[in-house]
Amino acid sequence: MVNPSISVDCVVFGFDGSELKVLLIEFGRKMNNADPSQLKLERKLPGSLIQEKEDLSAAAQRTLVELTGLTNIFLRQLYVFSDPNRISRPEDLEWIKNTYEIPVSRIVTVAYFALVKIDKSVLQHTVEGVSKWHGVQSIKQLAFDHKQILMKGLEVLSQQLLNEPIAFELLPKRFTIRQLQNLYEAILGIEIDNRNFRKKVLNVPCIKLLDEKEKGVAHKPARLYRFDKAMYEKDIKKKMKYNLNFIRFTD
Amino acid sequence: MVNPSISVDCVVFGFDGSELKVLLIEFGRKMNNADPSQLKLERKLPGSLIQEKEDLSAAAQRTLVELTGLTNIFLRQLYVFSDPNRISRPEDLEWIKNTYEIPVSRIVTVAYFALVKIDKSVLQHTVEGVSKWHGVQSIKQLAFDHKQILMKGLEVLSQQLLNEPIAFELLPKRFTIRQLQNLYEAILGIEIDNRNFRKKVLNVPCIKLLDEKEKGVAHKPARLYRFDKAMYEKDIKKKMKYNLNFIRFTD
DNA sequence: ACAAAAGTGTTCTCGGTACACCCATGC
DNA sequence: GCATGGGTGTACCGAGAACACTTTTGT
Repeated sequence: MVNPSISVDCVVFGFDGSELKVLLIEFGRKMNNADPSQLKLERKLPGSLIQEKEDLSAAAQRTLVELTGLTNIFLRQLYVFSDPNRISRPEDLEWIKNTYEIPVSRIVTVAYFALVKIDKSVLQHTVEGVSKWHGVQSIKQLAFDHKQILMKGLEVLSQQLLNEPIAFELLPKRFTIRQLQNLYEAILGIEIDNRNFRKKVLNVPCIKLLDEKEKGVAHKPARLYRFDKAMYEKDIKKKMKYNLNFIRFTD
Repeated sequence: MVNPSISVDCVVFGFDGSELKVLLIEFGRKMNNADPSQLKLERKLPGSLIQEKEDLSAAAQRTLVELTGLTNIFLRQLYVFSDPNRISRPEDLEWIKNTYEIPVSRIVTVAYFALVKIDKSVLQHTVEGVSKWHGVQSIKQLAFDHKQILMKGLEVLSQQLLNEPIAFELLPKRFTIRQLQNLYEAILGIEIDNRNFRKKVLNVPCIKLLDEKEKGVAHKPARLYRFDKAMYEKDIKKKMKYNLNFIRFTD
């Protein structure tokens, strides 16, 4: 029995202030071997086979460093896709064979999702490279089963956004309340009352008001805030406070 | 490069009315080759290498049918454990070699957790077999990195118990409010006010009062309820109701 | 009749919701 | 001075939390 190969694929999320973005790799696929110049352009999630003596998260990080130039990226396991036929279309098998140059019987992929602050350095990297940011709404299809992986990524992202302070991984270090609100609205697809949102956010101790304000905008400049992660992590341990709120499946 | 083998390991949870239980496999390990009669008794999570053309969840289900006799078990992915050295102690390598009788370079394991109603049929199966139920509190150590997997299982179980109606997977079809409360208290390690709990539970439309009552108890017999899963799943779609409750990392 | 667990109601408090106007800046 | 988004306060309502006694059965 031949063991399956294991790959990691990464759903890399970014937020540009108004829309949730995903980083995709573009690649050309030969339409037929007779005329190799005919390429069909396709998109896929960034990914890689894992190497010997390499952890899955190490493999994911390796993939992401190449793509974004960033180390210390927020990265979490998403799900494992293991359908024996998940890569079975002839053109997919062909591509795998050509790309990895080793015999591959079957690929089990562990999907990760990453949260990235889209700043100048990342933009430069991604503009220069083969990867490009795409608005999630505009993504119609992806190679292999990557659309399915993306959907899972969106599901888990929404879920975790509701329960953990991961929004800040997508925002600049210094951000405005409005940016934070836009992020929740865009990802969750909801509308939030701005006054209530402010009230709520300003009561969170680990969201700290800074001295600085926005600059160069044609309206009243917004105050900047930062998320005090260290404080959050210190506090969270004490506050294992449950309330009956927990039967959340109620409504 | 040799591909890693892929296994599934299952954290099988059950609830006996007062304590959270886990199903463990007991096995003897040779202390040394010179005297094979000396066995060291150890415990591990049930698991198996995946087979060709087999999905991970299929592999997990296959493992569980053998153990519990049940099909249609509640089963979810937990986490992937992929540290290249997760199985590196000489005795672990030895055991793997002897058990699987194929060369194994490295094992990446996908952990699943399962929720089981411990009823007569399951008890009979597990009593007869090599697996045994253990109270989670009493589990001191497990073979390989299985203790770590178990801890992850507990973490995810608690988490999901707070957000989804999975408690009912651990209870008999017909249950009392008190049983449900005990379950939450035992797994989450909290105390809940019985009156408030009842108020809350009775307001959940998909928890239905039955005509029957408990029998043969030396006190006022409790009413029995059932969880209407179909109703829950129908309703949940409409009710994608968000409130500002969502910034849950607040407190 | 007594032991043992089931079942029941009220008050308080806190946090979510709805809602409309003035403020600071760039042009 | 005007357009643009930033920032502020109040009243209502629903749900969680705290808390103690009566009811029904088996023995």
